[in-house]
Amino acid sequence: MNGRHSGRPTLEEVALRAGVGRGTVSRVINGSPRVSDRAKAAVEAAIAELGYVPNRAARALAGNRTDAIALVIPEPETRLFAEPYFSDIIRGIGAELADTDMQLLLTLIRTPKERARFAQYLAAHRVDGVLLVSVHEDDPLPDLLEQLEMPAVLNGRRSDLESVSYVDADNVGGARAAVAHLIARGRRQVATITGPPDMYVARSRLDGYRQAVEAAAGGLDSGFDTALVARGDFTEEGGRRAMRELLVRRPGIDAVFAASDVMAAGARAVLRETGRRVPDDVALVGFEDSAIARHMDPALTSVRQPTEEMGRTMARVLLEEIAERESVRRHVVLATELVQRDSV
Amino acid sequence: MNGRHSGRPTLEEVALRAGVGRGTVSRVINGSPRVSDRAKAAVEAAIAELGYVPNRAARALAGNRTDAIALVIPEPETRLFAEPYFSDIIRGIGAELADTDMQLLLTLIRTPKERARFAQYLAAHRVDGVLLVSVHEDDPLPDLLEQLEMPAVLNGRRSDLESVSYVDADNVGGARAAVAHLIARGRRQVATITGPPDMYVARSRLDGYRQAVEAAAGGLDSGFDTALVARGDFTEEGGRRAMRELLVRRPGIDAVFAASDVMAAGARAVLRETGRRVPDDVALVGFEDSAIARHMDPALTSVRQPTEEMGRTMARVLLEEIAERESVRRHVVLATELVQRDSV
DNA sequence: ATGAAAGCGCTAACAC
DNA sequence: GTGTTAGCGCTTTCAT
Repeated sequence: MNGRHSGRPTLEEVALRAGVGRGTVSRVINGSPRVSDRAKAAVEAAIAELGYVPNRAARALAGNRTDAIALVIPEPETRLFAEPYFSDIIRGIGAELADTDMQLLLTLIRTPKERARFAQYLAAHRVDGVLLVSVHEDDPLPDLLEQLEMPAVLNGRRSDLESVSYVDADNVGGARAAVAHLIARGRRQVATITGPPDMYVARSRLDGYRQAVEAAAGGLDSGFDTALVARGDFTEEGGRRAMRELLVRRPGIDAVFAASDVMAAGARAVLRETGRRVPDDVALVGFEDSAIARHMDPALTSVRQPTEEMGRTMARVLLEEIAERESVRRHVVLATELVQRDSV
Repeated sequence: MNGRHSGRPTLEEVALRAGVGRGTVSRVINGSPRVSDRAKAAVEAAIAELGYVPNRAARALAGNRTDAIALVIPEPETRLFAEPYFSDIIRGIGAELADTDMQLLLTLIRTPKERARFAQYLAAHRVDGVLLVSVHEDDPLPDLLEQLEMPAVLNGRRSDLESVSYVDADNVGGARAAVAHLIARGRRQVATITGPPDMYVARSRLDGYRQAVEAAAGGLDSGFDTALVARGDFTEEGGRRAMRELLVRRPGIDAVFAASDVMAAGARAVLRETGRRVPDDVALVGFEDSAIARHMDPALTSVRQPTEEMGRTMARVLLEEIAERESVRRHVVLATELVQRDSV
C-alpha cells in the first residue's frame, strides 16, 4: 500500500460503484456487445459520476497496443518541402484523428543515428502505425516497416511498384493538364524544368509533360524534344540554372512547366532578368508544393495539390490498416487541380 | 500463461542473463548510483546482447509518468501564424528533444469540445508537460495547466503579469529598432499598423513603435500621433484596410512599420495601387512572423524572430520544469534581429 | 452475460 | 549494493 494513487478514479472504482465486476466495465468501455443493457447503463452512469478516464499506460501495457501513431519527418526535407505542405498535412491528419483517441507523435529524423533509434522504437512497438512523408527512393525505413509488419502509409511512393501503402497526388495528370493548358493557349515551344530523376515524383511530372506534348500533335513546333527538358533539383537556384540552360538551348521558348513552384520562382527571376515578360512572352506554370506561387505572384497559374486531403487520407488509410490485422496494402491517388490565375 | 508475449526481451530476461535481480537492472537503466560497477557491466552486456528496449507503457504505468510532452496548437491559429513559424518551432523543439527520450505529441485543438477532451488528457496525466503556442488572452488552458500543476511553457505571454512560464521574442525591442531604423534613414512621418489590441504581442510592438517615436525628438514631423496608428488584425486584408485608412488620414506618410509581415504585404499592395513606390516613396518594415517578406520581396527589411531558438528554449525550459518537482516559473525573452535587406 | 483471476513489464519500497 | 515483492490499471481468458 503506497501513496502512489493519482487521485483519479480507476476502473475498479467504477466497477464498485456500478455494482459490477471489473471485466464488465472493461467490456462497456471497449464497446463489447456481450453486456446487458442494464449493466451497461449502470457502468455508464458510474463513469459519468466519477469522471472516469481510462489510464492509457495501463491499457497499452495490458492490451499490447499504444493508441498512438507516429508521423515521421526526415529533417532535411522540412525546409525543402515548403512549409504549407507540412502544416497542411498535419492539419489533415489532425482532422482525421480528432474523433479517434489515437495520439499523434511527431518524430523528426535528422541523422542515421536517430533513424536507428527510431527503428528501436518501432521494434519495441511503441506506436501502432507510422505515417511517412517525403520518402526517398533509398530510404530504408519503408522496408523496415514492412519487415516489422508495422502498418504504415507513405505520402508519395518510391516507385511504380511501391509495396507499402501510399497516398499520392496525381502528378502525371497534373503535369499533363498544366502543359495541355499552355498548348491550348497557343504556346508552341513548351519547355519543362524537372526534379531529380531519382525521385518518382519528378519522373511522374515529366511523364505528364511528355504525354501532353505527344498528344498535342501539330499544336507545337516540335514533338517531345530533350532540348526542352532541363533538370532542376526542386530548389529555386536549381530552377534558375535550368532556365538559363533552356534559354541557351532554345531561345524561342514561350512557355515553361516547372515541376515545383519553387523552381518556377527561380525560372521567373531569370526570365525577367533576360528581359522576357512573364507571362506574356513566356508563360509559366508550376506544381504548387508550397504557397510561394501564390505569394510571389497571386496571378500565376499553378497545379494545386490537395495537401490537407492527403493528410486526412493517409491517416484514414493507416487507421484502417491498424484496425484489420491483415496487412492489405492500399494505394490512393488524389486528383490535382489546375488553378488558373492568369489569362495567359 | 497466455501467448501475448511480444517476442521482445523483458527486464526480467535481462536480469536472468546478467545473473542479477530485476531491481538491479532497473537501477542500471535509470542510472542509479547505487550499483556496483561489476553488476552494471554485466547488465549492460546483457542488454546489448539481447537488444533490450524498455517497454514504455510498463514504465509509464509503474512510474506514473509518460516521458511525453504535448505541443498544443489552437487550430485557427495555424493559418494565421504563417507557416514557417510553425515548422521552425517544431524544428527547435525536435532538436532539443533529440537527446532525450521524451516524445512529442502534437495536439491540434479546433473546438471547445476538443479543448475539453484535452483537459481530460491532462487530468489523466497522459503527458509530463505541455508546450503552448499562440495563446490568446482569454485562453482557459494556461490557467487549467496551473491548477493541475502541470509543467507548461507558453510561446508568448498573455500579459505583463504572465504567471505561467513563457518564452517570447523581444517584441518591444524589435519594433523600436525597426522604427528607429526608419527614422535614422530620414523618414519623417512614420506610421504603424498594429495587431488586435487584445493581443499582448500587438500591444508590445505598438509600445516599441511609440518608444522609438518618442525618443526621436525633432527627427520627426510630429510626436506620437494616433492618426499615424491604424489597427490591423494580422491578416493581409487587415493590412490593406489599415493602409488605406492611413493614407486618408495622413497622405504624406513616408514610412510604415507593420506589426506583421503579412500585414506589410497588404500595405505594400495598397501603396503600389495608389502609385507610391516602395520603398522609395514609402519605406516599409514588418515584423517577420512568416517568410512572406522574404519571398514577396527579398529586398525588404524586416524584424526577424528567432523562431527555431524559441522552440528549443521552450523545450529546454519545460524539461527543466519537469525535472525539478517544484514549479519555478521561468520567463525568457529572446532578442530579435533587424534584417536590413534594402537601402531605404 | 458476468465475476474472478492471471498477467502485461516495469518501478520503488523494503529487507538484508 | 542487491534481491524480493507489491503494486501501477487495464485486458482477457476462464469459469460459471
